[in-house]
Amino acid sequence: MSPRRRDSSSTAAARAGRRAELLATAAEVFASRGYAATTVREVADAAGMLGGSLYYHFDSKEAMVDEILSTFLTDMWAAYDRVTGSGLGARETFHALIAESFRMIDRYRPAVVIYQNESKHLAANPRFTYLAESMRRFREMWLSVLDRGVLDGEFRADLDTGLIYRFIRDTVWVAASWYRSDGPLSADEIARQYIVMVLEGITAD
Amino acid sequence: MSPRRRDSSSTAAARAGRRAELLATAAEVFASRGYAATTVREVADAAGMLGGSLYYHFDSKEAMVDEILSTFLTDMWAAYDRVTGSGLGARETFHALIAESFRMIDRYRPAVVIYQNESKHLAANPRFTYLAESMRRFREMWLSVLDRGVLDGEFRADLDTGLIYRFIRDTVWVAASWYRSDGPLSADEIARQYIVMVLEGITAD
Amino acid sequence: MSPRRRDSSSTAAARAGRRAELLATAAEVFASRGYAATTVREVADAAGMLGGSLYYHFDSKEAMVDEILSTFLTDMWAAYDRVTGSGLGARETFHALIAESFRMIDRYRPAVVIYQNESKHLAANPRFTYLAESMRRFREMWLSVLDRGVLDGEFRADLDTGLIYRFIRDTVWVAASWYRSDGPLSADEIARQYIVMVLEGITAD
Amino acid sequence: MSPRRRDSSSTAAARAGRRAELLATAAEVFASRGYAATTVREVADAAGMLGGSLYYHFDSKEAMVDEILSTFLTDMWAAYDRVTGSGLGARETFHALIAESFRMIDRYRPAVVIYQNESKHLAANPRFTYLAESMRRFREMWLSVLDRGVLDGEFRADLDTGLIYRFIRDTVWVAASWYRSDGPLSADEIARQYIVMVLEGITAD
DNA sequence: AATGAATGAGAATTCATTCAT
DNA sequence: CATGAATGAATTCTCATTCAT
Repeated sequence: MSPRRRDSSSTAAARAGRRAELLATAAEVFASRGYAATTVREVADAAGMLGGSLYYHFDSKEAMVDEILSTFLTDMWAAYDRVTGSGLGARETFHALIAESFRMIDRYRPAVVIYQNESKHLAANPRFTYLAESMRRFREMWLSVLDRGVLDGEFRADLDTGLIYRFIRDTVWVAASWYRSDGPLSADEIARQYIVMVLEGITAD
Repeated sequence: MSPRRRDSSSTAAARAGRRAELLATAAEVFASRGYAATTVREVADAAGMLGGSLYYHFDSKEAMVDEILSTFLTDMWAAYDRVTGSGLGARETFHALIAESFRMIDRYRPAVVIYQNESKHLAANPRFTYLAESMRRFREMWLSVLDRGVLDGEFRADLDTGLIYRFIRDTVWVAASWYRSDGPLSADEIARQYIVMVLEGITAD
Repeated sequence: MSPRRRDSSSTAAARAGRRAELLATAAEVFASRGYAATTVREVADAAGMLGGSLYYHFDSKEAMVDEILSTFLTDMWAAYDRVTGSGLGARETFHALIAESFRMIDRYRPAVVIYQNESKHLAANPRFTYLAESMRRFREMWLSVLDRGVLDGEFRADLDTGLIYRFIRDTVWVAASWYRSDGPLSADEIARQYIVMVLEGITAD
Repeated sequence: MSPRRRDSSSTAAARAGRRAELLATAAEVFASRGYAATTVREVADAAGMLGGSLYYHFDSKEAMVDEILSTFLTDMWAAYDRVTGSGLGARETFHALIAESFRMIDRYRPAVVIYQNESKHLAANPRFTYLAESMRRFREMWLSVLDRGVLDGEFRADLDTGLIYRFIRDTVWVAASWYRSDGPLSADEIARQYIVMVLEGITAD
């Protein structure tokens, strides 16, 4: 039961563990109530401590979202970079990126929800310039995949790639708002159907 | 108050006009900053008056979003009902509903943004039960269209209609967050390409 | 009884008056309890309002001291500049500067107390760089008077002017901590005796 | 450290030493930041430990200033009593008291700074009644010296002794705020010039 | 002796709302 | 209709203090 057993309670690992635990709790609350509407007290309640106690671990409410989002984005870009760096064709890259995205939703669901709901507002804050930067890279990455696909004749040329990009951008993360890892559909299955839908459409032959 | 004589109808009209004006301003601000994060003072600033003065026109901040959202939803359901009541086939109904939705975005952009970003949180409040009700109807409406389409052989049967429904629900309003009525693509053109994408996919033949 | 009678309550003058009133109250409290140890609530209590209400008038506790100190310093430097610009000899300048200083104590007693007790700590804050600047000017002004006096043979040459300067700097404002305008000694009489003491000493001939 | 047997006397001494060390650090920090504005954490940082650890050594933050001030005052009064009890004339007593004061500044600089800046506020606290008592004795001592000097014809009779007393009270400790034991002027030299200034003034013959 | 993690009271500040004018 | 001034509850954050290890 005791959450610290294996690694001695005084190690840096235990400390990082506690931090991660608290961030997971905070992410959950921010995701469900909205960042601005969530009070520090609510996060603390969820973590089983008093409001002020959180400040032993974090400098501010802002510092919490910051760490939640940057941890997620760092991991996400590592995954995306692995894909785009592996020399696949446009269609395969498309497949792989979507699959990675759903894997991210699986692993970082609350962070993804926060990312989706709050980035626009947070990005105004100098502390979160990396959000704008991440959006820029995301756009570049997808446009490059789409353009290459059109050039190679794999994707239709009669649609505005800018529009397709926006469509993908806006839809790739939305599953985070309803996905449950213990639901009837696995992340991989959702990804598969999503890919079919976007690539082939929902019309019967 | 005191010097309103004769033309009481045009006075009431002017009053309603002012109200609508203020709501439009408020919607704009709520949409761009987020409802919870927007202060009454910010709305008042944007309307060129002092914070307290808004309370001559509205009972509360909540009353403002309420009116913004219910006005939008009333109009939206009138349009949807017109479509679903006109005896079209599944594919045509799909077409018409999507087209209506993009017309709504064109007419009520800020309200749509607020609806999308805040309804989940607002719905907890008894005052906004109509939001949950609207979501329920929306689900029913789309599932009925999709199921009928699968039955009629117009839509693929190998995809989970629940998943398709969610996909549509989550994507139909997102254009509101970037759509500009003076942008390069008209609402109708965006709707057309969106329909193509969802029905036929982005793969070249 | 009503504090606003003569000037209509809606004028800018009345507004500035209220502001000045509140600052006078705040200065009194800061001076007697110490800035850091004073709570905003204490200031508000003394002003007969609730803590939050002060924020209608001022941005922050810091903004209050800021205005208190800068108002005082602006006036003080106007007076000092008048003296140093009037071409008096060293001894007369000395007289006049001391007299002005005691007049300042008479007019701005709480501000002077705050200035004396808190400037060193406040000066670290970028908002209060003008405090350091004021100290620098004060030093320059006095050293120039003292050096000139020594050169002219009016002041003794066997004392370190740097030390005399510090001595004056540290003593000129201290009367603020015990001075009462309704006490037995007037500001002018205190100034006179202070000047005698510093110029001639306390030894009998 | 852990197996401390036998030499319990040197252990107690070591303990007292550590205590004194910590108090010296605390005094330094209180003096430079102001008591109220200093956090326990800042003191602990300066001492190279964590905030909570200080509570092994001291009961409270208050207990720290208390010990700092009372240690200083005890020593100061021992020195003053030695002077006043040695049957000197008024002028010599004056000399000796001033010289002792500067020796105190040399030895207890941070404590003197705290004494000067904080006693008025601390004195309100029952724990620090000895501060008010010390001020009373100080006043009595100086007034007695000054009155005797006027009576003996050594000090001028045309100045208010109450004013002279205040002047001395307010000036005698101020050097503490800028004095550095490694500066160009020794404590004795500063005392000498101070005495000349106060006794003979700064006017050239 | 010292650490790490908390507590809990209270600080500054924010903000929806009220209301006399 | 709108202003200006206030209220009061809630919010973020701070900090002296405690205590098990």
